[in-house]
Amino acid sequence: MASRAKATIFDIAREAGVSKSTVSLVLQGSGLIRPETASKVRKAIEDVGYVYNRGAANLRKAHSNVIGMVINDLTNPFFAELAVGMERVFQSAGIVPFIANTAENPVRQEEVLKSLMEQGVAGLIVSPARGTTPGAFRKIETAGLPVVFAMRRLPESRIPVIAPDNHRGAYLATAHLIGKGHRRLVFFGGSSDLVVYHERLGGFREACETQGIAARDALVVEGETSRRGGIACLETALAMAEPPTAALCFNDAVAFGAMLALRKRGLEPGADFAVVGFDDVAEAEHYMPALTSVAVDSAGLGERAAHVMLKMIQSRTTRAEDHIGAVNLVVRESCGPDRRARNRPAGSGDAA
Amino acid sequence: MASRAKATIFDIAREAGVSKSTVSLVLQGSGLIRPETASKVRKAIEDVGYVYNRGAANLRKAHSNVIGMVINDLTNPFFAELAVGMERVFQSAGIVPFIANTAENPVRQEEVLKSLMEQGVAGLIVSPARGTTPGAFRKIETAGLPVVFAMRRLPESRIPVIAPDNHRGAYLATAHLIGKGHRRLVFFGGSSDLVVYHERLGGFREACETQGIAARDALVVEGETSRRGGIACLETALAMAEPPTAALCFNDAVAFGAMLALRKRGLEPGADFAVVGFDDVAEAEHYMPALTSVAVDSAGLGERAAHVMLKMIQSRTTRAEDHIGAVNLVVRESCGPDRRARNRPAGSGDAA
DNA sequence: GCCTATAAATGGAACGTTCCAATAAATCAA
DNA sequence: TTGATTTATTGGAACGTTCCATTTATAGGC
Repeated sequence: MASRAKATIFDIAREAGVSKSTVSLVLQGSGLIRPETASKVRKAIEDVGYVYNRGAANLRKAHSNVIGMVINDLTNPFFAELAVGMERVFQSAGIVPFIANTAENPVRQEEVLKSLMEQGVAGLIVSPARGTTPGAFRKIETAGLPVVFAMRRLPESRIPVIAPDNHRGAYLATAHLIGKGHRRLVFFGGSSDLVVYHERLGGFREACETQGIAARDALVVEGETSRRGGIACLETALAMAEPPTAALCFNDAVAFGAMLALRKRGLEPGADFAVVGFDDVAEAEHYMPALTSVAVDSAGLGERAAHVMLKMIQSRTTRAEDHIGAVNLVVRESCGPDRRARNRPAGSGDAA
Repeated sequence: MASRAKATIFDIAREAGVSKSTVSLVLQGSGLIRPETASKVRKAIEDVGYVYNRGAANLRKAHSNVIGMVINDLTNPFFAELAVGMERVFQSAGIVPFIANTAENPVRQEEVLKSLMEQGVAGLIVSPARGTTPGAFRKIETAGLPVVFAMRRLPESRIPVIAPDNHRGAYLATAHLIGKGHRRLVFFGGSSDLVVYHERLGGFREACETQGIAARDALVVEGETSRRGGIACLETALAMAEPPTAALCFNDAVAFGAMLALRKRGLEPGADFAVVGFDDVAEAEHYMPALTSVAVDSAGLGERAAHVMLKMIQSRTTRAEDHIGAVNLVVRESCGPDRRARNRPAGSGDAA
């Protein structure tokens, strides 16, 4: 049974009493083979314990059936969701995606990309690591391999992007905060080496401007995009001479951190200080208090990215249109009205 | 620059004025080539935009340098951690692991396994999907491919396993609960198609027995291993005629669910009902109240699994010893003493 | 200057497939 | 029957590498 040297189509051919070509045809499900012959061959395949050698096949075939998905942080459920969405559509297309994690490390990313190319992937879906250099994808592009970016984009690049409408999401969230009566706001977390940061911050600023918040009341505190970063952001914000009353956070992790820090100071998130997150990870709904957040439907974006990739491969092109996914503010309990604003209506009419 | 047909070692050879064999040697970093020749070749490699074809190489070479990691649920940070741990050691060994997700689906798992084998991986690390049939790995075994199971094992299988000491973890946690004065306990979540379930439940039962808890006071409520499952478990437990006062949960997700459900009923986790989790995911520490949980060091287990795999490949064997990882109960705030027990010392002895 | 030893480079076969062109067998029209 | 057509099957070349056995160039010993 377990013959030491692995079986090839020649072994199958001998076993079934046909030629290697016939075996190959059966393997590919060709209709040219007489059914009885085909089943004879299939039996032989079982008997010899054959495993198909895709490497050898790709030597002759134009395209492989594997696609690489390069994810910047697999431990972040947000990106894991993205991967799962992509998988769903590839699976139904008979393609097996291989996932590789770069752990937000450009050097690692380079290795991973190289390895995937050597493996002969048909295409690449990438959520680029922070700090990716502009030239990182040049080689891949000149090789004519289809690539799409998901979630994140590179500053200047012609590679198609599938991403949420960060600007609008931040705008919506900020407008909601302002609508609740907050007049001194802060943007928490992230740093300017990330395009997403600029997009979200842009939405925040535009909302402030549009809704009559002075620029000096639209604060920014950069920081890590993690729980820890959120804690730090909140500390520095509350240490200000004139602290803000509400925060839009770069992502949910930062928001969780900020809420944690509030609790530690004896303040109640929502009542004493409003916080809204971004991404709407599964945890947001279950937090105490439940976090108001901008839902981006990462699994949906993953599916979209996969579809775009499939189409690119099929039409053997390396170009495609960007796709900006709709976002959706889901309001929960983490941002009550500004305390001071709430007191006012009871008193006298004041500027809205 | 971007020549349409992809470059091969022959193109490099022509460009550099050497033979294909020389190019091959340079590619492999052989010391047999004169340094000047080597650098001439390396320049040519750059110039023609060459990408190595690993499939072709594997046709001749004995072993490939890719390892497959098959994960049952990537969106569970617990398993994602496992993957990250493995990656860490493979990276330093110059091996690129490809991750594939089975989404807890045995059929999907079969496809993934097949694809990985066809790709010619050197080995497989698998956290098997729930409901995996005993024969699912037979083909792989007869092919002589090294496999190790991580986190989970199959009922009867000779494949080496790297997993935490579930029995002991559950024992420790249960003993802690009993030490806090609880006399009627429940095990929440999981179901008997999972070996891990039996291990953890076994630890729970042994602790109860050893510490003088009658069997009828060691309850079990099966359920989904998710937040939702935890909610359901708590509901049924509290609906009992004589409800328990403390729960050991199958994993942290179940514990979060249970705590959520407690809150919803106006009960305070920790004070009114003790809950301890299992796995100690990152979130546990930050929950309100912080969750007491059994830490299993999944990243560490991932590293261990990777090391075992590396050794198996190196010594071309398909056998290795199991490795049971140490566990560690980390006590936080989610399990105070039994209320009634707390009252006793002050007042008088009453029925527990 | 010749022979030998060492270093550097090379040609050819092999790896396991696919695909094309060719053959063999079966069917049909006349 | 014979040739034409269709249906099944097959051999051979090619894909891009590695590796072995050779060849060629360089150096060393006398």
